[in-house]
Amino acid sequence: MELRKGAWTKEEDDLLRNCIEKHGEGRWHKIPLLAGLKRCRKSCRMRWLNYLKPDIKKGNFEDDEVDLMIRLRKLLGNRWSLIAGRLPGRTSNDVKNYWSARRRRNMESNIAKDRPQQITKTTIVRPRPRTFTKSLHIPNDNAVTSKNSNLNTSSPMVRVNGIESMEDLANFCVQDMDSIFATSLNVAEESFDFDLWQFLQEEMI
DNA sequence: AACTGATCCAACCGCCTTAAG
DNA sequence: CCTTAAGGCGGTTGGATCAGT
Repeated sequence: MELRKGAWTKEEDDLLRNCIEKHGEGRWHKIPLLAGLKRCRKSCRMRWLNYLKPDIKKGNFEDDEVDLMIRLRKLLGNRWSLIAGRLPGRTSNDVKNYWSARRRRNMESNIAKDRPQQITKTTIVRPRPRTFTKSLHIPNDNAVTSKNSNLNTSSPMVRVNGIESMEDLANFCVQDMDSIFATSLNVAEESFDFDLWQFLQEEMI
């Protein structure tokens, strides 16, 4: 059977929505058949998760969402789905698109200002350091912030009271992000991330 | 009004992980 | 173990829309 590609029609959306309401989310390999759609399972899943799902939040990112996104991105790297999981109603595609757009804009503005690597230090009010448990150990190899760190396999784990995985850490950080940034994670400060803080500050003025 | 470049974002693609047989 | 199918993810693309001239 020839699979359809490209933009989804309203009819296709309705078929998919009805099918998922009837049969539930998941089992994506069966959805095209059940819904009568000439789409592949991935396309159906993507359409549902990024567009049709009822709790999806549309519109511009609010300041606090951007703030949290920046912090989580710094912590987790390009783990868009994890980051999106901490932003209610936002999808990984939203987060990824937002980040790409901002990064592009930021890089271009730097080029335009003829200061490729030169960063003007700006006073930024960061979360205040607080006392952190002595058992905190974060490896010094940047594994936590590395783009390529694989959370499910052999990456060194962060050990903080009861935190066994990066997922736990991400949850923890939302509650106590201050502490994390006050300790070791800022050792890998990158100029790129610094620019984003600058961007955020400018945005809020 | 027409054109053009910039931006947005939905969608595709390829790869990785996991589970089942 | 190995293979295969399915789910999931991140990177990228390209069409639609917007903004500026």
